[in-house]
Amino acid sequence: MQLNQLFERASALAGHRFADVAAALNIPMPENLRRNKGWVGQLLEAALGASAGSQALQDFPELGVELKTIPLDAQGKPLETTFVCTTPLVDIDQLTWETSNVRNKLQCVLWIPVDGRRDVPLAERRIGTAFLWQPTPAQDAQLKADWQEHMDKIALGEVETITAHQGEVLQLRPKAANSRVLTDAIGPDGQLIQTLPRGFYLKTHFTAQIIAQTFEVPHAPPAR
DNA sequence: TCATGATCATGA
DNA sequence: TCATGATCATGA
Repeated sequence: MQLNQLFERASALAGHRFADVAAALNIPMPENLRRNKGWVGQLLEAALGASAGSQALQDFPELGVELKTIPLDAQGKPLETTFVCTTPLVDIDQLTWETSNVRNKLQCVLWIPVDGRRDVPLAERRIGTAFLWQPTPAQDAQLKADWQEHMDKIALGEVETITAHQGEVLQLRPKAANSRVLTDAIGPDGQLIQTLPRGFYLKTHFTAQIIAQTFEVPHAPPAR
């Protein structure tokens, strides 16, 4: 598949109800997302033929494109942060921003805004207008700075001091089935410790900015 | 009210 | 367990 073909397919989904897309693909539709949090993302993956499955790859490796749904409220603002990838906590000494999973995933993103309003039945919510995004040099620099700061702390054995408040645009938060899940990490004295698995997430003000810059229309000349 | 920390489903 | 797909729900 070519990039323009993928983009055309994604564009053609705009305005369609989740229920109709699911029916066309024979995918069962839950009442709500409470026990199916990833359902909309998986629906769109199926609709567009994403291939990577559960591998740590972009959704369309041959195109270098990552697919991300983003739930919006009635004002068109993101309702949730955007998960990027799990955070490596051991064997990180050779990692750089340039070779990081975060940069790899965010190099080119096919964003698909979706109606995230909880007061609208899932079946009636609609898909929005897809768009392709690549970080501007300024955005790339922000992401890199946050990534470097988080990874420096992790390398120093300070992962457990990191909260979601840290990072201008990229935050670190738990990414696990529940708060008892444990994985290896570097401890304060350089020893191996057990800690909650973490993931990288884009803060909503960052994705809101991406959406604003994408859909902002040139203003009309002043009336006179 | 809203973001943080907690949580849910599934496949390999 | 760890990767994918994320949203829920409560404390601040």
